[in-house]
Amino acid sequence: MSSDDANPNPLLSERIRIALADEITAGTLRPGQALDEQQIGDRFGASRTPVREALRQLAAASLVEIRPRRGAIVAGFTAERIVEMFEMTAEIEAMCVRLAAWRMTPIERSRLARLHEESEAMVLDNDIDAYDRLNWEFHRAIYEGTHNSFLAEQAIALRDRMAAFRRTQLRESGRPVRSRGEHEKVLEAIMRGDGEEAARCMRAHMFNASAALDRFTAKRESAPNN
Amino acid sequence: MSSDDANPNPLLSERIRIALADEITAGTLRPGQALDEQQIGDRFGASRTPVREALRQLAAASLVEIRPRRGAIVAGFTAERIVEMFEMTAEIEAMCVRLAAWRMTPIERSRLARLHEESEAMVLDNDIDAYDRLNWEFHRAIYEGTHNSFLAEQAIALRDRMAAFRRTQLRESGRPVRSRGEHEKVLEAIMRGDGEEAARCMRAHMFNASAALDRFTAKRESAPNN
DNA sequence: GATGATTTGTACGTATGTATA
DNA sequence: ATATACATACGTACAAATCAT
Repeated sequence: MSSDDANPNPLLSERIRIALADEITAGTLRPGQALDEQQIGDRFGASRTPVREALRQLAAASLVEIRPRRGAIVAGFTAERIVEMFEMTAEIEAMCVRLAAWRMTPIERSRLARLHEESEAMVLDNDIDAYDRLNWEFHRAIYEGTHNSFLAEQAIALRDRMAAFRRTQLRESGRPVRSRGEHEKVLEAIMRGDGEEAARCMRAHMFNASAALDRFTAKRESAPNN
Repeated sequence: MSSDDANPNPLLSERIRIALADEITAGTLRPGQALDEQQIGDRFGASRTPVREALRQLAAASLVEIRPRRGAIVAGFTAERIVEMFEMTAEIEAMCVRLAAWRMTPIERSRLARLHEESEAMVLDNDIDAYDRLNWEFHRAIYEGTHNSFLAEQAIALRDRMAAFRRTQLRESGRPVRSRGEHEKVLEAIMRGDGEEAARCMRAHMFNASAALDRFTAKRESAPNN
C-alpha cells in the first residue's frame, strides 16, 4: 500500500498484500469479486499460505470481506460507502487538527508553515504527484502535532487506505489550487491556536475533496476511455 | 475480547485470537513478551498455522507487534499509551455522538432512552457485568445513529480493543453510578439535538473513565493481591 | 567471526464444511 | 433431498533467516 514504495519487501505475503491492495483501490478488482486463494497463488507464483495471510491483512483493513469457509470477496466500494469513508476521514482529520492547534510546539508550527510554502511551486507546475507527496507530509505533520502517537498511527493507517481515492480526486482540473487554498485556512487557524476553527476548515477541505472525487469519477464513468 | 461470549467460534484461529487478546488486555501477557508460534500452538493443541493467523489479526489491532522473521511480541501498553488510547476513544465517541445527535431518527432516540432507563436497575444492584453489557448497547446505538456504517464499524472495532480496560475501570467503587449520570447528560443533549454539547459531555465521560482506570490500577499495583 | 540451534516463512497434503447439480 | 464437487481450515514438512554460543 505504498507506505514505502522504496521498500521491496522480501516477504511474499506482504508483496501479495500490497499488489492486491493496489488493484482493489485502483478498481481493477471489482467489488464483490471472489478471491480464490489457489488462483491468486498461481498468479504470483506462490502457494496458498502467503495468499491466505495477505487476504487476512486486507480484511483487517476492510478492503476484502472474509466469510468463514466461504472465501474472500472484494469489499463493496459503493458510492455511498466511499462517501462514508470520506466523512470518517474528514472527522478524524478534524479531530487531529483540533488537538494539534492546541498542542503543537513552535518548532512544529514553523515546519508546518514551511511545508505549506513549499507546495506552492508544485501547484503552479501542476505536478500532481509531487503535490500529493507534500500533501501527505502536511497532514502527517498535523498527526504528529497531536502528541498522541496512537491517534497518529490510526490516522496514518486510515489515510493509507484512502490513498488511491485521494490521488484521483486531485486530478480534477483546478482542484490542486483550491486544495492548497483550503490548507492555508487550516494553517492560519492552527497558527492562531484556534482548534475549533481549524477543525471546521479541515472538515470543509475534506468535504470538497470528496465532492471533487465524486464529480471526477462520474465524468469518468460516462467517458470510460480513462 | 468477548464481542460475543455466546459465540463458540468454530474457527481455531479465531478462538486463539480471542484468547490471546483477552490475556494481553488483562495483563497476563506482559508487554514486550515474545510470542513463540510453536509454544502457543502447543498451549492450544493447535499447529502453527492458525496461531500465525491469530497473531496477524492481533497485529492489525495493534495488540502485538510483528517484526518480519523475528517473531511477534506483545505490544507495549505503557500507562502513557493507555491514556492515548483512551483519548482517541473519547474523541471517536464524541465524533459519533455529535453526528448521532443530528441524524438519529425518533425511533432510534426512543430506543436509546429506553436502554438508559433499563441500566438503572443494574447500577442499583451493582451488577458490573450486566451494566457493562448495557453500556455496550448504549454506545452501539449511538454508533448506528451516525448513519455511517463505516464509522460505526471502526468505532466498534476500537471499543472492542478497549473492552478489558473499560470493564476494569467500572470496578472502582461508585464509578457505575457516576458513569450512568454522565450517560444521562449525553442522552439529554442528544434528545435536544445539540451535537456539540453531546460531544463535550461524551469527552468528559470518557475522561472520567480514564481517570478511574488510572486510580484503580495504581491502587492495584501497590496492593497486588487482586 | 563462524557454526549450530531455533524460529520463521512457504509449500504441500488432507479433511471438513459449503455450494451446486 | 442426496450426492458430488470444490474451497477453505488446519496439519505437516522443509528451506532460509535469525540468534546464540
